Amino acid sequence: MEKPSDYQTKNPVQKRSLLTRQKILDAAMSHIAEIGFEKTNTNLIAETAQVSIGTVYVHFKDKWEIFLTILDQFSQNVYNYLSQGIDNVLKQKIELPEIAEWLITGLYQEHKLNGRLNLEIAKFVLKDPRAAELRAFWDQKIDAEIIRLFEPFRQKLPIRNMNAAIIVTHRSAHQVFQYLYQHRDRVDETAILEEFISMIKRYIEA
Amino acid sequence: MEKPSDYQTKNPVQKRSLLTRQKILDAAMSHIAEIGFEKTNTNLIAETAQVSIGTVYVHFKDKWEIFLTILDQFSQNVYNYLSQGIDNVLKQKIELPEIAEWLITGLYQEHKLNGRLNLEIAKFVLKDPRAAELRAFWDQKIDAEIIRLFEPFRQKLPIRNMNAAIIVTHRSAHQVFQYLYQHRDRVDETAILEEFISMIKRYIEA
Amino acid sequence: MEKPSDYQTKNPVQKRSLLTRQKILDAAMSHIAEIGFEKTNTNLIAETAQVSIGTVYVHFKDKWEIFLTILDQFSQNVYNYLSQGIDNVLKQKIELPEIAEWLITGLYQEHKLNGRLNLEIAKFVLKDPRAAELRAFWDQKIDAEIIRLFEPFRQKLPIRNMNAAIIVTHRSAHQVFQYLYQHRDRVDETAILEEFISMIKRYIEA
Amino acid sequence: MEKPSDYQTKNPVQKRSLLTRQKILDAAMSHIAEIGFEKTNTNLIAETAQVSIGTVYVHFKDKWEIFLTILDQFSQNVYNYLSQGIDNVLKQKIELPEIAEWLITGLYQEHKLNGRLNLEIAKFVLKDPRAAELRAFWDQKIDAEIIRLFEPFRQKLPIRNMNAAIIVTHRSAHQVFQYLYQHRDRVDETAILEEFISMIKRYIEA
DNA sequence: GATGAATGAGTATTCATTCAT
DNA sequence: GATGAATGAATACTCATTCAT
Repeated sequence: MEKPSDYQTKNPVQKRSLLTRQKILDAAMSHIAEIGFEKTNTNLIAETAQVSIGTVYVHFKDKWEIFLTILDQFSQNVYNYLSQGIDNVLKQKIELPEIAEWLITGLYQEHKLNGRLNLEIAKFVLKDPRAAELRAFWDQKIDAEIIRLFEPFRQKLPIRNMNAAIIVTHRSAHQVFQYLYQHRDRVDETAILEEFISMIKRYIEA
Repeated sequence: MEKPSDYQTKNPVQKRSLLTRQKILDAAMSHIAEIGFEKTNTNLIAETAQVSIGTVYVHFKDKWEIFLTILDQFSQNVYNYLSQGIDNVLKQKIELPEIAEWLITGLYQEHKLNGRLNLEIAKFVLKDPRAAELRAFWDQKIDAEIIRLFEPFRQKLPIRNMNAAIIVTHRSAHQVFQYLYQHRDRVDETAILEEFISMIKRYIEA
Repeated sequence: MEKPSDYQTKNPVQKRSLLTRQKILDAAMSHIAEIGFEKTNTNLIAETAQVSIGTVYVHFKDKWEIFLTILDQFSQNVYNYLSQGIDNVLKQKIELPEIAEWLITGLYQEHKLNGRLNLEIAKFVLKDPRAAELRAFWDQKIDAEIIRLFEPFRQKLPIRNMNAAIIVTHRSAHQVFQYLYQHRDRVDETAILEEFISMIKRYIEA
Repeated sequence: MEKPSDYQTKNPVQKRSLLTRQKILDAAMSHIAEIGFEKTNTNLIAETAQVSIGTVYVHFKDKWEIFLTILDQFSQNVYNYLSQGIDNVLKQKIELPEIAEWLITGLYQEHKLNGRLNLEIAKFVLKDPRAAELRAFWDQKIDAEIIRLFEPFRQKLPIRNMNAAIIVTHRSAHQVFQYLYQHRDRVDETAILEEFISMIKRYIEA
C-alpha cells in the first residue's frame, strides 16, 4: 500500500516558508484540540498563526489539506514512538503476555496524551475519504509493526489469520481508548482497561 | 439511567399529524442513508416529504430533533430485535460458545442491514452531545440485555467485572462491524468476523 | 375627530363569544406586559388563552387588531379614570397650582401602574399608523378633559393658545413619565418629577 | 459615563476598506430614512451599497452594529453642531431668554433636517438596549453642553436641581419635535413651537 | 511569497395566516 | 363558532476561497 499523497515534504524550498507552514499547522492543531476541527475555520487559523488568510492558501490547497497534514504528522509521530518502543522491547527478552500488556498500556498512554485530538481525528476520518485513506495507510504501517513485535512468538500464538487478528484487536483498542476518553469522568478507567487487557491476553495465550 | 428526553410521543391529536410526522422522518432517514446526515438539510427533507418547510418545524423543534428522533427509533428497533432474540435463545438450551457466536452474528446481520445509516449515526453521535447521551442510554439497555443472556452461565464465566467486560466487547463489536462496512470491498469479511468471534469465545471460556 | 374604528363592541352576539374574545385579549395583554409586544406572537397568545390559533382569527382580523383593541381598552380606562377624577376635582374648590400638581401626580401614578405596558404601547404607536391614529383620538379626548379641568381658570391663565399648550404639556408629561420608567433604577424619581411640576406651575401662573 | 463601545474606528488597514464601510453605512442610512429601519434588511443594504452580503459582515458583526454605528455617527454630528453653536453664543453677550429661544430653535432646525431618521432612531432606541445605552451616552454629553451654555446665568436661574431640569426640558423638547414631525401636515407648527418656547422661558426666568 | 478585502452560494429558522374538518 | 395542521415568503448570518495589490 502506498501513501496516498505526501502531506509533509511539499515545498522544502526556503526555511522561512517552512516556518510559516508550520506556524499554520500549529495554530490549526491547537484549535482542533481546543474547540474541535468543525469549529476551526480558516480565518481563525490564519489569525492565530499571525499570517493572512491569503498566506494560508499559498501553503495549502484547501482547508482539508491542512487537516490531512496534521493527521499525517500526528500519525507519523505515533508510528515512530511505537516503532522505537518495539525496537527496545525486542532487544529485551520479554515474554508473550507481558508484551501484550506493554503494547496496550503504551498505546493507551500515547492516546491519553492527545485525547481530544484523537477524538477529533476520529470524526475527521469518518467525514473525509482522503483522511480515511491516510488513516488506513498509517494503521497498516502500525499493524505491520505489531506483527513484527509478535513475530518471535508466531508459532506459539493460537491464531490462524494474523492479519485479521491484528485488525480486530487494533480497531477494538482504538474504540476502547476512545470510550475511556469520552466517558473519562464517569467510568472506572482501570477496570475497563484491565478487562480489555485480560481479553487480549486470553486471546493470544495457547 | 433515565432516557434523556422522549423523542417519540408528541401530541398526536390528529391522525394526519402523525402521518406527516412519519413522512418527514422517513424522508430524513432515506437522505441520511443516501448522502449522509451532513448534507441532509431541512429544505431537502421538506421537499422529499412533500411538505412545506414550515410543517417540518411544526413537528420538530429543530433539525437535530429530527435526527435524534431517528436515532431513537432506530435504537429502539435494534433493542427490540435483540430483546426478542434473547427471549427465544433463553428458552432453548444453547450452550456458552454458541450463544456468543449467535449474538455476534445476529448483531452483525442487523448492522449490515443498515450499514450506511449506522455509519452516519456514528458520526452524529461524535458530533452532538445529546445524540451521545441518547446512544449511551440505549447502549446501556442493550448491555443489560446481554447480561441477561449470559446470566445463566454467570458462574462459569472467568470474568471478574461483568460490566466492564460488556462495555469492552460491545464497543469492540461496534468498531469491528463499522470497519467491515467501511472496507467492505477490500477485506475478507468472513475471516475478520471469525477472528473476532474466536477472540470473544476464548475470552469467555473457562 | 371621529374614532378611527371601533375595536370594542364588535360582535356583541353571544356571551360565550365575548368571553373567548376577552380571554384572548387578556392573554395578549399579559404577554405584552411581560415580554413586549414584539415577541408576543399569535401562537403564544392562543396557547395562553387556551384556544386554538384558528379561534383567534375568528375573533380578530389580524394580529394588529388584537393589539389595537388592547390599546383602545387601555386608553378608554385611562380616560374614564381621568374623567371621573376631574368631575370630583371640579366639585371641590381647588386652586390653580394645586390642580396642576394633582393632575400630573395622578397621571404619573396611573402611568406607573402599567409601566411596561405603557412603554410597549409607545413602541406600538411608533410602528403602526392605525395605532398612531387611535392614540391620537384618545389623546385628543384626554386633552379635551384637561381643558375642561382648567376652564374655570381660563381668564387667569397667561396662555394664548390653549390647544398648543395642552399638546406641549401632555406630550412632555408622557415623555418624562416614560423616561422615569425606563431609568427607574438609576435616577432620582422625586427630583425629576418635582422639577417637571415646578416647570408646569411656573408656566400656568400669572 | 463611558461610551458603551466604539462603533467607529475598526482596523482601517486599507483605504478601500474604509470606503466600503462608509458605502454600507450610507446605503443603510438612506434606506432607514426611506422605509424605516425595520424593513431595512441586510440583503437590501448590500445591494444598494453594491457590495456582496459577505462584505457587509466583514465590516460589521451583525445588522445591529450597522444601526448602532449610524446612531453613533449621527449623534456625534448633532453634538458637534451644538457644541460649536454654543461656543459662538458664549462669545457674544446674549441674554437669558434669547439663549433659550436660540437653543430650542436651533435644535428644532437640526431635528427637522432629518425628521424621518430621528423618528426611526427613536424606535430603534426603544427596541434595542445597546442603542438606548448609546443614546443615553450622547444625551448626557449634550446635557453637559447645555449646562455649559447656561453656566454664566447659574445664579439668576430659579432652578434648584439643574440636572433634573435639563433632563425634563431636553426630553420634553425631543417629544415635542417628534410630535411636530409626525403631525407635520395637520398641526400649527409655529404655534406649538412658540408655546413650548414660552413655557421654557417662563421656567427659567426669575 | 504575502496580504486581506471581497465574494456569494448555502442554510436554519420564524410566524402571521389559511382552510379543510 | 372552534380546531390545529399546514403553509412559505422572508431573513440573518457563515465561511471556504479568490485575486488584485
